[in-house]
Amino acid sequence: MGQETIRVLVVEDHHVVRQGLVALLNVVEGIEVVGEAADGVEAITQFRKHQPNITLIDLRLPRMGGVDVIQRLRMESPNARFIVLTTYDGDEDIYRALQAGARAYLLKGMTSDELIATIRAVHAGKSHIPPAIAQRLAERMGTEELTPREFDVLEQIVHGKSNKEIATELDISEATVKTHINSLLGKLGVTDRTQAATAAIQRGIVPLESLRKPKP
Amino acid sequence: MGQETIRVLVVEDHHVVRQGLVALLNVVEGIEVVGEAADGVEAITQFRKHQPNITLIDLRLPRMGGVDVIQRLRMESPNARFIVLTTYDGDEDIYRALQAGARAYLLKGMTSDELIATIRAVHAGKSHIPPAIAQRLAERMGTEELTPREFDVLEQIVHGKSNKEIATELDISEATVKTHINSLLGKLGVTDRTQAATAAIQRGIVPLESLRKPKP
DNA sequence: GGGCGGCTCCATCAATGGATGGAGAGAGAT
DNA sequence: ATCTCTCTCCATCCATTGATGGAGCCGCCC
Repeated sequence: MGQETIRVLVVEDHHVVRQGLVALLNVVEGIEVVGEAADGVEAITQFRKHQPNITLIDLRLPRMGGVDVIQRLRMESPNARFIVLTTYDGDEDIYRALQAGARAYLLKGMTSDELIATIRAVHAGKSHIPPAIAQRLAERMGTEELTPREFDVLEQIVHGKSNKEIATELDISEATVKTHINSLLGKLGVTDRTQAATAAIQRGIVPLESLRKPKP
Repeated sequence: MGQETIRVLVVEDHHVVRQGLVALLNVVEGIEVVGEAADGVEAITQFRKHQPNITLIDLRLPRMGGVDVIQRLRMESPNARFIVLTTYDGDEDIYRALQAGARAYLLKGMTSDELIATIRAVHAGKSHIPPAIAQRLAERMGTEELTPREFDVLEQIVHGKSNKEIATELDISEATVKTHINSLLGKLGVTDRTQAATAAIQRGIVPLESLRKPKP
C-alpha cells in the first residue's frame, strides 16, 4: 500500500471552495479526484459510482446533512474513510460525525500541506483530530446526555416559547415543563433558560437555521 | 473603459478558498489578481501597495474585521471598490458592510460565472446585491436602532447575565436595566429575554464567538 | 417476582423577570 | 431662549420562571 493512487471524492456545496480543493488535489502526486458532489444526495450516488478511497466531506450540505451521508455510506461500505472538512459549527456535529465513523476532522483554513498530509495519513489507516477539536471533545465527555423529553423542551426554549406554550405544545403540564428545564439546566451547566438557549446554539445542539422558519 | 485589465486583491483567511479564488480568477481574460491577504491588517498593506481596482473581501477576518478594513480604505481611497464575499453571518454585518461602502455582496456558494460577472459589473460602476440579501435588508429597514445603552444590556443578556448582574456590571439600578430591556424587546420585536438573545445572535448583533471567552 | 434506576410527570413556594408610568438632562430645531 | 425629542434613569405591581420534594411507570438485573 501507499504506492497506488489515492482516489478522492470531494463533497462540498460552496462552488469556489470545491473548485479550489479539486484544483489543489489534482496536482498532487499520488492523489486523484474521481468525483465531486454539491449536496448529500449527489454524494451518495457519486460514492456508489466511483468507490473512492477517501471522501472529503463538508457537514453542512443541502438536501442531506454530512453526518447522515457518512452514516449511510458506512452501512454499505464499512471500509469507507471520511475526512470531515468544515468551518466550526458547534461541538455536537463534530461528535456525531466522529460517532458516524469519520476518521479525521479538519477546519477550513488549514493549509494545503495539512490537508494532503491528512489524506495520506487516513489512507494509511490513521486518524487525525486537531488539538483544538480534541480538547472540545474532551470537555464534552464530561457532560451528560439530555433525555429525549429534555431535548424537546430545550428546542422550544431556543425558539423563544414560554413554559405555558411549551406545555401546550408537548401536551404536558407547565409544572412538568419546569422539571425538565430544571434538569437540563443542570446537565448543560447553566443557571437559566437564556443561558440554556445560547449554549444550545453554540454547541450546535439546536441549529441556528431552525430559528428563521416556523415549524412545518 | 472595460478594455484594460481589472486588477483584483483577494482578502480571505481560509487558505483553500483563497487559493481557489485566485486560481479561478487568474485564468479569466481581463482579470488579474495582483495581491492576496489572509487577515485585515495584511489587507490594508496589500491594498496600499497594489492599488487594486476591485477588492474581494471576506467579513470574518483575523486581526481586523472586513467592515473596518473597508471603512478605513475608503477614507484613504474613496474610489476603491469592494465586493464582499462571505457565508451568511447575520443581517447586521451585511448592513454595516454596505454602509461602509461595499458595492456588492456575494454568498460563498455562488458560481464562478456569477463572481466574474459581478466583478466586471462593479468595475463598470454598478452595484450588485442578490435578491435574497436585498430582501433581508428591506426587512431590517423597518426595525429601529438600539441605543448604546440598550446594546450594552442586550450584550449582557446574550452572555447569560441576570438583571441584577447587569445592573452591577453597568453600575445602574436593576429597575433601569428592566427599562432598557423593555425597550429593546419592543425594538427587536420579541417578548422576552430569551427571544432577544437568540434574535441578537441570529442577526449578528452580538457575535456568537464572544460567548466562549470571558471578557477581558 | 422483587428491587433498582432512570424517565416522566405533578404541586407548592421563593426568586426573577416584564409591564407601566413617570422624572431629569442634553442636543437640535425654531 | 424654550420647546421638543431622545436617552437615561428609577419605583411599584403582576406574571413568569426556577428550586424543591415527591409519585407513578417502565425496563433491567439479579
